[in-house]
Amino acid sequence: MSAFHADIGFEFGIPDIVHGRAMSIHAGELLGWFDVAERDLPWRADGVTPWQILVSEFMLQQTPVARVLPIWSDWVARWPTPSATAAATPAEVLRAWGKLGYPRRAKRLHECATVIARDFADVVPDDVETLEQLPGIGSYTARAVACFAYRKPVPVVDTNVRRVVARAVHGLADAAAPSAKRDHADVGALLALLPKAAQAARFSAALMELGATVCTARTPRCAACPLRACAWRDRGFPPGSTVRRPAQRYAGTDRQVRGRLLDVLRDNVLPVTKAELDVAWPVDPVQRERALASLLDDGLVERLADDRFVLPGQDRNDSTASR
DNA sequence: GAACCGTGGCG
DNA sequence: TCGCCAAGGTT
Repeated sequence: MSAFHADIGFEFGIPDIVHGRAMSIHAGELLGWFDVAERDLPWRADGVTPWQILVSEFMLQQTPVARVLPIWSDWVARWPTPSATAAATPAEVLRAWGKLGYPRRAKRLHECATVIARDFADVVPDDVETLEQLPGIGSYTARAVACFAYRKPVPVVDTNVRRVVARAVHGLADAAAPSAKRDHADVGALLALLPKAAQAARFSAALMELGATVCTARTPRCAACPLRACAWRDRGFPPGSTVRRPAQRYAGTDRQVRGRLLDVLRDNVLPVTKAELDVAWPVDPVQRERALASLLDDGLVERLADDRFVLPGQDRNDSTASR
């Protein structure tokens, strides 16, 4: 722990009913570690706006930091504000998103920009309640924006926080499956014990960072952990349940087919024919049609009057022929 | 609560 | 190799 934080006496604790003790996470230890171990991520730099932080949170949903870095930098340079984003077409947004995954996130980000530009004078709201009403923003993202963009002392519960609390506080290898009910309880417990000072927001960031870089899911680096107290270690690192949920396959799923179809549309500036889409998934026409129908339904693809296909809002004129 | 929604890297 | 996992949200 650094000298700067040595006098911080507050602790973050959650009553452990099962084991009849109240383990806690020492804020001073955690913050002292964060002072030296914090990653130098571009969306944490001075001068980054709340909107740009919001963009990073959209991109980081279910997506590793390393893959977000280059996309985010190009994105915020091109569209630095909500109104600039809203002025782009969905097609442009989907191309910039590229293969970051879950293209619905890109579409929701565009919708979110539109609402903020139109209804909030181009200013990202700073309170959780309002943020949660925006497209693509749920409990986590709302709290992350309030905390990281506006330094509000609100708990942020993500997969990292769930895992750190499960281990250090409850002595379990893994967190229970995410649930709105449990998360609400966690938020309540966190809020009651969150540091009240300006350090509160930083504490939330540090807790997430610990889960992301030290208390990781697969091979935790316990030797590098700053926490002196850990219920999981005290119990001898008991393994998690061997009964895992069914593996989330990808190969052969509708999601893969959707990905292939969107790939074709992203790569073609001109409208594509049905035949050009068909070759992207030739083996199973039934699945291909189902995937295409769902993309149309999601507003991620548009069918033109001549039965060719484009990304939504894409210029449908053949630029090679003024004819 | 469960299912669904992309993609790629790592152990 | 291949299952697991990554700063979730919506239906």
